[in-house]
Amino acid sequence: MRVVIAECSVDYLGRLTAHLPLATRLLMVKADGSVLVHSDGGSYKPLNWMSPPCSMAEIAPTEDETEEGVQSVWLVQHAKSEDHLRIRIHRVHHDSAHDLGIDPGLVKDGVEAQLQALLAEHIETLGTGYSLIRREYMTAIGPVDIVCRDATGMTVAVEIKRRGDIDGVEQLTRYLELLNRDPHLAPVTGVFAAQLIKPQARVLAEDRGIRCVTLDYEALKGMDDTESRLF
Amino acid sequence: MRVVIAECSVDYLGRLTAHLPLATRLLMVKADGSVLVHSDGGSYKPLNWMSPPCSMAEIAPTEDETEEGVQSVWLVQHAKSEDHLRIRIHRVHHDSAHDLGIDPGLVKDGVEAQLQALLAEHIETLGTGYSLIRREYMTAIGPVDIVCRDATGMTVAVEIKRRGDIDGVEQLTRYLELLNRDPHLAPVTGVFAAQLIKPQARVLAEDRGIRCVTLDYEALKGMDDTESRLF
DNA sequence: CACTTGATTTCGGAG
DNA sequence: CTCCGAAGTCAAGTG
Repeated sequence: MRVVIAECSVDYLGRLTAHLPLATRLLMVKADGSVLVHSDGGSYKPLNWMSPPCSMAEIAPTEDETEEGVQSVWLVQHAKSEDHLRIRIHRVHHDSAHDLGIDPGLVKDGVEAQLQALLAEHIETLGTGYSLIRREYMTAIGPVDIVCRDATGMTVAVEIKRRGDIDGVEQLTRYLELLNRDPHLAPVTGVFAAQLIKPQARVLAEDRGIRCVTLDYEALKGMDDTESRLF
Repeated sequence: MRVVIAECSVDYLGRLTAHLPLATRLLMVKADGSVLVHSDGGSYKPLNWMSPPCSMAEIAPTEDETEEGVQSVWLVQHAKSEDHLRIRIHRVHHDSAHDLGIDPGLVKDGVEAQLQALLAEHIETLGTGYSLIRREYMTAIGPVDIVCRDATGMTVAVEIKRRGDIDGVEQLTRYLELLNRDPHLAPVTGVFAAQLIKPQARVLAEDRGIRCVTLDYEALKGMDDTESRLF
């Protein structure tokens, strides 16, 4: 990886046209040729960039550019389209290269898939006497996260989200409508389970007779740990 | 902005739990306290990060951490939540700070402007025999994007949008009403051209006798490139 | 202010 | 391979 701090102006020509006036910025050139232009603020998103696959060439400035004080020009060309980035460098404050090697990558925890696995393992969290029928219960319109049975033997469809929003309720509603057409399953009730349920989603769900359950990821994981420690 | 290249491991605790094993990475500390952890690949998205508002503190490693070879620990705490990032630094390869100043920010050239230029250059996209009269045809209620003539000599007013919505149809309708009052131009027909036309807008437009044309930006640009290569 | 929508979205998984 | 949905999405516009 090459890291450059330089006074530069940037032009992007591709899906849109964008321009960055002359200012001091950080330029990051990654091993795959991709380039990131960062300012000293904002979010994690660069002001401008070129995604791989692409290649970077350092070319001589034109006469006009030289007159404007351009020292060097970086031309970053996308490999599979006409998209390109033209970085005009006026002054370099820092320039260094470093060998970082391949990154082992991020290990994520607590995403929807894990919530589903944990809830499936501890389905009694939804109430005493609940038993799991199936995870990822396939239907014509997609898989229902969890299908289980309550203490009375009634079928329950569970939709799991990290953040419970309106569209999650709509999704569960569609599943319920479909499942209730199946005489073997009907009547099927719904549970909307999420780490955080938005008030609007809760109102909509309860209005449709769907029970809302807030999932405590840490607690579920704790139950998991306790259980595994017993064996 | 501070730029550090270091062997480090990273743990994020917040909306989710994430871990980065020990490896050499670039750490960027921005003026607002936000921190970005980049590897030498991937896209513009960092492996891990903390968004502002947040604060960074360099603390002493615990005894256990020292034994594992941790030289220093960065604790990045989000100001408005419990989210935090813990960066354990094992070895520093590079560490430098730079004053970048406030960035003037990105100037985006609207896609609409480019679509207009491309369509004006390739007005025959609307049909055989079409010829351009004028771009940005001024009227009392604003400029009409494109005014042209079809094969039969009839005047055609074109409204161009990136996303064709109801209000774009309304706008074109107002122009058409005005232009049709001019005996030199009348009768004037309308074309609503957009990269994506919303169904509601299409229904409204066609109900008013306005033709809808979906613009293929890539194709138009391709025509442009082919043509310029011929000269 | 919250809500909605687009993004040079990116990223991952399933078919 | 493409298609589809989630994201610590972010960011801008709108009511």
